[in-house]
Amino acid sequence: MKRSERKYRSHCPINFAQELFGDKWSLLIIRDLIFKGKKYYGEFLTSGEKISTNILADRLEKLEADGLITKTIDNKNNVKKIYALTPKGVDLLPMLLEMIAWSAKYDDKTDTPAEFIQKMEEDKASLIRELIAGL
Amino acid sequence: MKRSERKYRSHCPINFAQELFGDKWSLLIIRDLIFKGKKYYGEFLTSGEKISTNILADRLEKLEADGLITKTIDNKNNVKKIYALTPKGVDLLPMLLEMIAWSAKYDDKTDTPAEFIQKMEEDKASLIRELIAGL
DNA sequence: TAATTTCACTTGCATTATGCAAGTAGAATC
DNA sequence: GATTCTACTTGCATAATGCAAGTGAAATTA
Repeated sequence: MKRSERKYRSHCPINFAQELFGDKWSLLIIRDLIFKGKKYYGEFLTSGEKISTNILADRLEKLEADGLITKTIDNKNNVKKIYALTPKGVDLLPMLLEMIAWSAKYDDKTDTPAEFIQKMEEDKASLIRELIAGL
Repeated sequence: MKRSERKYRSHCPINFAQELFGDKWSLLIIRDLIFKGKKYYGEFLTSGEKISTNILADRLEKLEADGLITKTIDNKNNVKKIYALTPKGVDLLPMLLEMIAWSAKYDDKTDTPAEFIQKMEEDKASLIRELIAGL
């Protein structure tokens, strides 16, 4: 589906976001790209939540069609493809940080280290800059 | 399902959030509660995205089970139920604002008024305070 | 007081999405 | 020439969603 043809249920901003990544997998792929430095198809398959291969292929295609990620050929190995975030994808970082803060607060078994939350509270802007620099 | 019995695919904070409201409808209900002052079952049915009755009933139950909303009887009319956000639900506001800002930036047909984004950029904290005061 | 309306769901059934296991195609390596 | 690696695709079972209609209890109207 071409972007220009995409139809939305509404242009409410919450709905717009949910239509692009409001499923159980898309944001986990974004997470792997931003926070875990993953970039290959095979790497996304190894994440703890165990996405299945057909769903991964489908989501990568949708994320690319919606302009959140790009797919290019790896120079070092013509058989491998590199997935990377576009600026539109990177711009999800502030939202993701708030999501992380919320989950860390309400999930008593959260994986989020306390230092990360502390850093966010102390200076969110520089944390975002650091994370972007790491991409 | 009791909260204590709930099993998560992982305790990654992004995944935790997605398991609680990572579907096409849950956040729209939260939106209606926070931004549109809705509180009755019938009101949620009138939203532009046209949620169906069985899905609405299911999501209200799940959101209540996960501690994001409460369900009480309306004093003025014993036949009506009032749905309201818990503090845990209200705490989603910062994340929702970032989501709104992102969608407003990338959806050229966004419903979000420019003044809202401007207000957010100028003083996010007081915007959040105002919105909470309005609940 | 009997019938109608209001409200909050529930049910049945068709369609769509997801999950799992296995298979494939092309390039690189052995 | 055969095996391996990588990125998928396919088939099929199960689960989630969408749509229309129905239900039951309380309140309102006739």
